[in-house]
Amino acid sequence: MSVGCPDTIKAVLDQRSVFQVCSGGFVQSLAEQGRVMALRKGQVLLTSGGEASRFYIVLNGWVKLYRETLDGAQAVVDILTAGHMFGEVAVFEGDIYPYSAEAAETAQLVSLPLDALKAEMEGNPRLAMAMMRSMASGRKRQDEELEHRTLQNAPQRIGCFLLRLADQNAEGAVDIHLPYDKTLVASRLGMQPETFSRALAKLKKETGLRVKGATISLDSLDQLVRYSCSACSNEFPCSDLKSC
Amino acid sequence: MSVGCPDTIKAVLDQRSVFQVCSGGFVQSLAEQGRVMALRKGQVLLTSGGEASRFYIVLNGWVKLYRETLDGAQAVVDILTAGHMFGEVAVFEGDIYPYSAEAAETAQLVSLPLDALKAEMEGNPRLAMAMMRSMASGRKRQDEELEHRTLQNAPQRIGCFLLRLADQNAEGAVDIHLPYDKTLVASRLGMQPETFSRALAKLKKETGLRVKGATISLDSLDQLVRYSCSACSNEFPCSDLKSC
DNA sequence: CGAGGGTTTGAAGTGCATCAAATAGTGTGG
DNA sequence: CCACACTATTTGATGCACTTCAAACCCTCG
Repeated sequence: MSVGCPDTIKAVLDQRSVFQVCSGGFVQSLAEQGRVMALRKGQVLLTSGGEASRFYIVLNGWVKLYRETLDGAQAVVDILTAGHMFGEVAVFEGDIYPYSAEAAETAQLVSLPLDALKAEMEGNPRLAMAMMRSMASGRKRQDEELEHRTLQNAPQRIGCFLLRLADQNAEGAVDIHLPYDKTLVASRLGMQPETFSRALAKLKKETGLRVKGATISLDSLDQLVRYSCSACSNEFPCSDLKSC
Repeated sequence: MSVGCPDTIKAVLDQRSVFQVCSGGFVQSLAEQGRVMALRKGQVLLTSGGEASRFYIVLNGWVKLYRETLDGAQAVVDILTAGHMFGEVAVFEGDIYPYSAEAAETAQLVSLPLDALKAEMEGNPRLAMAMMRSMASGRKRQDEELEHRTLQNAPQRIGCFLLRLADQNAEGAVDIHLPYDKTLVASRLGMQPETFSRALAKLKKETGLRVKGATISLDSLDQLVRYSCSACSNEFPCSDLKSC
């Protein structure tokens, strides 16, 4: 289960925009150093402050990035699903991971060597620029997150989260599927599960959306936009959540 | 007032770690394209979403980076003092500034052309790597900020902020000077001025620190560490605030 | 069917925001 | 050097949002 087929791994790499600017040869050789691995739910993959030698791309399942205090309280940095990459920033942090990561649900990952990435970046300005674009958009996302925590209340944060999951150009009725369970969404949004539940109920009342398990239906995005976007600095058709 | 002496500007650039990896020739030519400018208190320099052509380094005074909703509520991203650089991330965001900036107090800045920076980055991997290190540490700082907002209460956030201003290796009594006025510190920490005042009063009671205007005196850092660092994922001697 | 996790609901408490007003501090012109 | 104006800061009173603890409910899966 620990060695994957290089062709499959290469296909995964080819989907990431940072590797689209690289030569096929480099991507191929990186893929050959890739390993597919499986994690059980709750399994810790890496620890904040730990030595870094590899970075990862999620194949399936959910991976939670978080930071944890001595007494066990944790702040969720992000929750990743298929296609997302993490751990690569350690290259710029003295090969130390700046966060911890664990499988929030059974997951499969590809692990790849950091030194190969670093060497290529040092020699390939196009990759370097692509990495910077990726980091800058991650940084911007964090700025937005901080803004949301400051300016939006719980129901608005949920509304904003839903809008970013939806096809924002859709006219008329829309269905939105939560990408992971409600407890995790709550932690991703920095609130307690109870608060999430109550806040979603409030959204239901205010905007007329309907909730059925992990599926949320809406007659149109307008109501949600009116409710959530007034407390956000972005114009409505805003960056979606998948683009990182 | 708008054209500065290139030698002075070069000296400013030489202090920034990202330019220390560049050739003297590049820094010199960048400095020659620099302009010194003065801002009155409250003057808006750049706007989130606006076209970007230049980036900036603060010479003196205070500059507030923030994001603002339609109804005027603002979330402070950062507050910058002498030596800090901003606006350069626009290079990776399609030449659009991701935040607004205004002078929180009369300030002088150097402005520099983004395209020169971009061209050099594309040709100079060492600069590219240095920029990435700088961005990564900025990103990490944001992660920490988000963690603090999630896990620390108001007095703890203040305590943490003070510790990062202090010389963390100091034994015995320490004096800490607030880098800008209390209202701004409050906004930087995501709280109201009233909350800041009350929280500081609570810190006084809990840790025995003394406040006199903008100066805070402490018999030793221990008490403050005990009070604040328990709710943070960093070990105590933690990254300081000046290093960005 | 029954166990266990996810989710909802209820009741009570806490922390921060808000509004209002007093006080301290700073710079100004007389 | 003082009085005034203006701003920064503190203090008080109240309300709301979110958390916490507890218990019920629901759903899935063995």
